[in-house]
Amino acid sequence: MTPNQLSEAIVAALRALVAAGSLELEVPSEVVVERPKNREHGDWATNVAMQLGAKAGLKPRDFAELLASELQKSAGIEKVEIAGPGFINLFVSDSAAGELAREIVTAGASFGRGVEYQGLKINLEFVSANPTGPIHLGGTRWAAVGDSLARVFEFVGAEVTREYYFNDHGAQIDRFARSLLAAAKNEPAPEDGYSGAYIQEIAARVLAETAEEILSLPDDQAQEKFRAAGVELMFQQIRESLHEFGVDFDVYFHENSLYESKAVERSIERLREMGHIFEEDGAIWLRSTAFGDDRDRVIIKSDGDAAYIAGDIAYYQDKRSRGFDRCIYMLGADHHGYVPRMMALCAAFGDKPGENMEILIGQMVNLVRGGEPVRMSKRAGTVVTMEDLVDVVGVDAARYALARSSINSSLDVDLEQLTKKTNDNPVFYVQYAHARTKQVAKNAVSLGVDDSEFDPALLSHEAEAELLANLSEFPRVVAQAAQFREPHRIARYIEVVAGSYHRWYDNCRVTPLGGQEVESVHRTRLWLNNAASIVLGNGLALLGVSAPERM
RNA sequence: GGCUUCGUAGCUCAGUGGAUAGAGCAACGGUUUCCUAAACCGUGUGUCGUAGGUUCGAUUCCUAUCGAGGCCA
Repeated sequence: MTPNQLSEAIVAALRALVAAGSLELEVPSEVVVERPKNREHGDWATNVAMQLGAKAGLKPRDFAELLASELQKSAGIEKVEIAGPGFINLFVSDSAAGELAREIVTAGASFGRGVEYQGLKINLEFVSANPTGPIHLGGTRWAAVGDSLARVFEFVGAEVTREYYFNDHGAQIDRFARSLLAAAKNEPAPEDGYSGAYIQEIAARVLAETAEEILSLPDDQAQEKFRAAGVELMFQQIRESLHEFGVDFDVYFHENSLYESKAVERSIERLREMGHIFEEDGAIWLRSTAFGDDRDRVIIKSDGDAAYIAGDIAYYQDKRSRGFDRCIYMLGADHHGYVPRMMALCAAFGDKPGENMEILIGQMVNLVRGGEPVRMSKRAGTVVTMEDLVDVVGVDAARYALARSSINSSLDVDLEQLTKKTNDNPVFYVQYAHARTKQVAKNAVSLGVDDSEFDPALLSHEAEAELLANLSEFPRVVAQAAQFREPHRIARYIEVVAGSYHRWYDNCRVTPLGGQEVESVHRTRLWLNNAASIVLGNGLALLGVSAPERM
């Protein structure tokens, strides 16, 4: 019995009451079924009587009485109680609750899958860090969260393209190229340029891997060589880091290609036809105020250079032309101010902001040392890259730590703490629970406990009821994680499952004690053990974290 | 000044229009002849930043305000 099934049973009971004429009501398609905090309040509880009582012209408790007597007839519901202002507390029979273990094992890796986003084509753009340096902690957070979100979307039926936008056009790239040139010539970095060991390395590699004597060229030509080769090397390094982090993008999109293909001109032309472009002071503008922006935006400056938004316009149009229903952008809080103009350009194309284009803003990652915030600065050598983090804590712990908090909160990362007390990390708690399920199953086989028998009524221990109830929530948690774009819900959920599994393990043996015979209860428990294994494994997979067989 | 995120236990953070608000860490104590002790059990702390409002019911929604971070001017 899952909460969804109970919700269906309640809806069916309401329909029956309406059909019988004892209730006048528009029956909703689903109702809230929750696990009460206090177990005396039943295995599950619903607040429908308080939600719908007034609509049906009844006092909540009277409504509850009526519904309760109808629910008594449902199979699997053992007892119905009415409490407080009109809560309906449901008690489920052990066999109906235990049946879930078989459902989960049968579904296997598919357990928890949904169809909510069936047929939806989603373009999920995340990280998109400039190729002027390695990926920092902030970008690493988006890599972990974004990839997990993509997995969640896929799990509920969506077709997801993971996309990375390389800003390889514009002033920042010019500064990067000048910095490489300066490094190659052993000159100090330009005032507004980039420094750091990676600049030296890349400059050295460009020199080593290029046949020509770049440094004997005039500066502007040499700088162009460094730009082309340096950006390419930076691309490679970023892709490699991401790959080692377990994140592989389907599309690495180069901003520069939008200019080379004249896509920028074409999209401006398109907007001009739609009447949203004007010229003033020698510049080309988008009339974004017509779509809720607080001022109009320059697309092409009076000197002929494109403003940053020019690429965004062409890029969005490109994504839509590739057939994506939803283009989701994950941006850092420092880009918050761009949201209105992005939404305006979406609307200018005649699309629906918030639907065809959706922007998720995530808060920053702070570096903390010994409880004190450390400002990340290249000069002070306190920049932490994705590679640094992985070196210190490993991919699993890094991804888990970054993906288990809401992106609405800024996140403090304390490297010393992560180094020193690796066991504090909840990822080990969850992984350990998973490894335990595997070892228990292995031992069961060698001791003659098999899955030839399944009698759900035997799963009657308190710890089994708790574990089953938690397992039953997985599909709903996945659906919510997708709906709210919050993959951290998966992490918090599997921590709860791991806890209830550990408690169950302590109380209920799958293999009999030495000398005792294998009984039905042992075989049945093997099903529950394997069900827990599946839910933990599926949850970890959605986070992109490995589910070890042993630890 | 405008926009925005956050404010919950000593620390790091979950959560929710419902019944007695949670977890991990940290502190103290306990559990192992037998499936993984990276586990389990027990002990305690909260004006859910503050003030109003909506509601049968608000920590959750709305408004104002204070504080912290971010972007913009």
